[in-house]
Amino acid sequence: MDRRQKKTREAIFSAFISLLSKKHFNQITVGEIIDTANIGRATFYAHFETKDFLLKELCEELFCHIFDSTEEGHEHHHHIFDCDAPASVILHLLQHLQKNDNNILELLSCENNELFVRYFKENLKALIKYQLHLFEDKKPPALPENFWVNHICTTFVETVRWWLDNGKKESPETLAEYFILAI
Amino acid sequence: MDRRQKKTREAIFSAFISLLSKKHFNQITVGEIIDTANIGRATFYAHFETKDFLLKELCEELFCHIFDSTEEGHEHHHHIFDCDAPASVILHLLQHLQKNDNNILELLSCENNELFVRYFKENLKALIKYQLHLFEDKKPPALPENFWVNHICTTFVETVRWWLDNGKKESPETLAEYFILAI
DNA sequence: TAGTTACCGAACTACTTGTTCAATATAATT
DNA sequence: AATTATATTGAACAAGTAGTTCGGTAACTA
Repeated sequence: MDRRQKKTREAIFSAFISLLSKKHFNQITVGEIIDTANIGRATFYAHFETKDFLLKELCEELFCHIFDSTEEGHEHHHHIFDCDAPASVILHLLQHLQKNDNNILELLSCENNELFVRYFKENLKALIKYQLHLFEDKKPPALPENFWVNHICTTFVETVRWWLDNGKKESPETLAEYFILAI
Repeated sequence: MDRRQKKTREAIFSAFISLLSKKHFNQITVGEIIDTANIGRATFYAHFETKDFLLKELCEELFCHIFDSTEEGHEHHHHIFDCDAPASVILHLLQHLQKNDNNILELLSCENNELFVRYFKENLKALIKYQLHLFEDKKPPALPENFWVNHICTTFVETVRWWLDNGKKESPETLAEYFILAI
């Protein structure tokens, strides 16, 4: 990709993330993004059809990054954790979130768009399905599998939200424990 | 309240609900609400400051209705249920939701505003806190209470969402059972 | 160096929001 | 029934935003 394109694209993402951490998605105008990113109006529209597409592509990039590195990290770090414990994957994910690359945490907070949470859940669901055997011993037999997968994902996301809303006081280890106790 | 005001207010709510069931909150314009409700532009703004306030008041009205009647219903119908079982209150709530007054279910679906879900959760949280003793035997002692309350609320809301997304096939009784098994 | 591609920014159309106001219709009061 | 108060109406308005167009400039590529 052309260096100019990459530069512009990153400037837009960066401006957008910065604005998202300050105000709600709906209240952000294209004009603000343009000013913050220091680019021309036509340039923005050359990159993204609308503000919604910008959000969509941002989500894809961020989640691709965090979930890819979770997969990968799991391969590399599995000597630290017990691979048969559900806490392993979860803890890894929480540690990633704590690093808070690209302010992903702010984006997940309830002040921001539910679209973001939806993307997160979709990615998480794929991961959980893949690792479902780790949670098997916790599953009440009467529950349908897709209910169960949905419940695990949802509980994870809401655990993170609770953590954020309460000032991120707990360590990833404590949080992972809460999560495991809850499901 | 003046008969004309009431009529207008209800026409607006009705139009708004109808539109919400078709498209996302953000994509609904005041103009559409006006046209659907068959009222004058100035009239709309005489009733609601903005579209956001309209949503807020709609939420308040709907949830006030459903949660009040849950409290009340619980008093009247407690001869049917075992009052010490968590399923009692939950089942009652689910039965109310199934009646789907005012299309409350569509409004809770993920296509629609997260603000709506937030309102729902707030009301639910108050109810759960009040009935917390019903869930005491399920609570892992290590979990903080506010985490626990949040988890119960969230699980309820997401159970309903799962039900909606999967075509509302299960009876309220089955769903209540899933809920109890999950938490 | 020549040719391609991206960026710029001003100007423009179209749409939405929220306000104002004078005319009209409906409800409440006596 | 007549009077007074209040709600509704719809058109017109200003302000803001979205998304497009286009001629000119800067940066990359072969």
